[in-house]
Amino acid sequence: MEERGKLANPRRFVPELPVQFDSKFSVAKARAMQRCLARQVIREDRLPEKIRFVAGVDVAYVGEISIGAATVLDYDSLAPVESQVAHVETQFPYIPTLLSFREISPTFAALKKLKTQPDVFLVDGQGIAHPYRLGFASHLGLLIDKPTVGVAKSILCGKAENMTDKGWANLIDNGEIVGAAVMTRAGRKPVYVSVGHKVSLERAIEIVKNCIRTHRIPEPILTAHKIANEEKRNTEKADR
DNA sequence: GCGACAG
DNA sequence: ATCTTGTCGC
Repeated sequence: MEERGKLANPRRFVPELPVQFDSKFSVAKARAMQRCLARQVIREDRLPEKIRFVAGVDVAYVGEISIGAATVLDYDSLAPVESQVAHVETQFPYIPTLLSFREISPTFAALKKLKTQPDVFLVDGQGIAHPYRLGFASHLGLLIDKPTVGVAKSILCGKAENMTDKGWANLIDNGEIVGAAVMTRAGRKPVYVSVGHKVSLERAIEIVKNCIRTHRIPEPILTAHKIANEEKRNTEKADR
């Protein structure tokens, strides 16, 4: 039987922090929660025309600890503005399609520490380019009620069409455009961009391109990744 | 039943 | 994601 514990009420309209991966956990309820939350995702622009601050988030792991990192950059100059990290006990394993349940808690903890209010958040992972249309970026967007963009290094579901001269191609899943493969650096593997929440795919692509500096990965996520790993090293050092 | 499968 | 050194290429 798959009906144990209370994961989340599928009719509830407010997204919750992830459940514990213990005896109360049920994949069936996690799925129900994803389907319900997916309906609340807004795939249109609900962000200022002029973006001032863009954030990047990432998570690193040290033993049983998850380290969430959040960085804020100036949108035009990509200059660093602020960074925060947070330690949280890892309470969920990595399960394909359920990534958000593992990373949303440490990420949220780091975001709560920010003094700056970002206009949009770039997330390492899929937005709606997910089998249930609720990747980590979308789940996080609903939780914080802010515009989020999913930027993944590889595909979870769907197939990318042929790259056009515009530097990007639609990512199709079940006949639906769920995202785009974007060539952020010539000759390199594309990045997979998808709507997280409160942003259109077109604007999401524009934002990701604006944030490219020297790497294939947009600067906010790259910076968050460095901050998370820096904190990871410090934690390992202090841990012995 | 057999793969595929974000980080 | 994480475990890990040097090494090939622009």
